[in-house]
Amino acid sequence: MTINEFFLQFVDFNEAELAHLNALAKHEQIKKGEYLIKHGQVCDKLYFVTKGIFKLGYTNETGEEVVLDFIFQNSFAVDYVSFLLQRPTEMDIIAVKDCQLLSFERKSILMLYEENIKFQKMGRLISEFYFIRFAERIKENSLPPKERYEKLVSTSCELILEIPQYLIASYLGISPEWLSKLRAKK
Amino acid sequence: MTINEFFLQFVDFNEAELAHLNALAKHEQIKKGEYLIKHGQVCDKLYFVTKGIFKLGYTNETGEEVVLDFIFQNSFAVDYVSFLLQRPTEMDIIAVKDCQLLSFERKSILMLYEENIKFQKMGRLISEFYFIRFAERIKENSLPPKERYEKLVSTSCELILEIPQYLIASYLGISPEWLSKLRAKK
DNA sequence: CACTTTTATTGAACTAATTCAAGAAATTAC
DNA sequence: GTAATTTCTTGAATTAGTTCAATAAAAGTG
Repeated sequence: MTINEFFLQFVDFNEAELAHLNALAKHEQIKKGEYLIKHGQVCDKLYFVTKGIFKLGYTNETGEEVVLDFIFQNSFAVDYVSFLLQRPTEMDIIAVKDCQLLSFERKSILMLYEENIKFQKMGRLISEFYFIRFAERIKENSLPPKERYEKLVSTSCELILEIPQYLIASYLGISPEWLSKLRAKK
Repeated sequence: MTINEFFLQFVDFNEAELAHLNALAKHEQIKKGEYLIKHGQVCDKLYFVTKGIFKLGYTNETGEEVVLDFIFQNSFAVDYVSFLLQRPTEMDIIAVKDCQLLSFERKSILMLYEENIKFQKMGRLISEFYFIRFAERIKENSLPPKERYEKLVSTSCELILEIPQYLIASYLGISPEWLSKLRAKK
């Protein structure tokens, strides 16, 4: 999927509008293990992941990493709360594999919103997209770990298979050893 | 808190605008145990709870009730995903105590948005408010049950004390017996 | 390719949490 | 105010999940 195809899912942009969007995008690369976002910083860019996987999470008081989400290619990498409210994020976003990105400055996006109501609509639809995703996540969290695991594997992009099991265990809120045993029982 | 005070937290409305909002509100009452929203229906009203508590959740395949959220007075009762996208909700919203509400028709709200940019702004801010709440919820879900319980009690309105423990246990994803034992250890 | 490092599995001992059953406490109904 | 119902607690037996340690497997490096 190209980024244009991605945008066209939301709004019926014409070629000039797509060109305008593309002109704002800056290509970036980032290697496995590097930080895209570090807690404490304010998100002033919206990233579109064209290749790779990120993990979003935090480090708790006892020093262990808690993974809250995986971000696959063809979706946005951002702490949207921090981006919207321009307050420091509590999250880290770290590359799980080598990644390629398009970055959009927040200011450019805000200007787009003023310029053309179709961009405004895109912004709203992206917000709603995230909103729905969060609502689903809250529901999924109520399921037992085994079911959550099966749902995760069946509904995610195939790249899920390239994520180390111990990160998936963290996402599920169980120990890597237990995930290994759950997978064996089958 | 009155509903006007509530709205003024978000946008600096003048008296005429507040009067306009108030004119759209319809008073409703609902008794303990009754449904405000039933799964399968499309949310076409936004409710503001002026008194009481609701639970939001669903019934799983094994027939047990899963509570995903409590809705206290001075906040909105709605499945916002269903309301936004006009698709059937999977959730039930049920009164935990006798409740009083103000209801706003979705169509009236959409008309307000067109009429005056301040209402539009209110809509955006309410969405963002929910968004932030969901993001916090996802983070809280990653904490162990005991901490989640303590956080729930310390950050909720005092009405939390009037909710039966077995519903709180469901919200926390643990059995009522175990919650009872956790509370005893202290 | 051999070496190092990272990731995954397995088992044993332990802790967290559930289920079931019984009784106590609190609410509701008449 | 007493009976009926709902909610809460406690304990014993069981299951789910953790921790730690050891080993195996896989992936990255020169």
